[in-house]
Amino acid sequence: MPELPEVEVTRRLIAPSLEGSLIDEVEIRRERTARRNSGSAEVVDRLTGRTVERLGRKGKFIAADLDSGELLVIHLGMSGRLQLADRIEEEAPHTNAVLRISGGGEVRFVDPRTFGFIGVFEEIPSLLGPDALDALPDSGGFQALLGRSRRAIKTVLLDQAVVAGLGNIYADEVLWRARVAPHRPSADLDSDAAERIRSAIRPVLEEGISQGGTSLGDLAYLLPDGRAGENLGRLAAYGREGLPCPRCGTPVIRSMIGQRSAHHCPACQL
DNA sequence: ACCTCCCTGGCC
DNA sequence: GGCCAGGGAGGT
Repeated sequence: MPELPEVEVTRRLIAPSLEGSLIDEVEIRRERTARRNSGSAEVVDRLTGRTVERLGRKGKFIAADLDSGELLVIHLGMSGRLQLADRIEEEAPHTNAVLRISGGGEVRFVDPRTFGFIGVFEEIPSLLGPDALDALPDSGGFQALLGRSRRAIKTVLLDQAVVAGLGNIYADEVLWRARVAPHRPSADLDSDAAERIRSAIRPVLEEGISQGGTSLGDLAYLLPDGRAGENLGRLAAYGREGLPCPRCGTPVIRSMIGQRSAHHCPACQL
């Protein structure tokens, strides 16, 4: 499921086609895809004829500056992906929106579970903390963030208003690398544990990016050119229930934290 | 700060 | 045929 690494890989791969390009036609095939605006007509209206200036990202949101001064915002939800294609190529099922670019190419928004959206806004329509990759606070600032909450540390890492970009896979991986158990209350962590978490975030995300993101088996996240990301084999904890911890060999266990699955090593994550 | 909901394909 | 996956918003 698209988290920061998958969104960043997607952004990098579609940027050459979109930056500086004119969006000359927009089709929203599924009304739900435009739900964050008043509807598809508004999105089509505010997007058609606009030029994309810079294609950025904050957390899991792709945000493109338009020549109108507005922002094109794309969120992949849990099953969304962007696909670069020629107009003659056959469309994948669940192609919920298409942005046609002057010159003949198009960006397709494929999203089977429809948790993603495309919209045009003044600002990103969500409260986001600092980006986990680009703007992680220093040690003191990070400790202060964690000290403010008594929720489980995993829940805090998933809270986009605290740090933007981590989802269920990479939160588990960060905590595994930091040797911290996911259910521990955030505010109970000592400064050493907080710093291990902080310093695990960047390498875990960068590893994911360098592998092209994590494609799972089912409704796979795929790169814009159709390839699968190869980070799955690098995961130490997520999805590895019953398999040996790569660090100590103890079987990884799966539990539920805040209605979400969590995977960790009961022996070396404390 | 917690719980429920949205939605669909894949799997048991 | 029913359950599960899960990002984020809304309600309590």
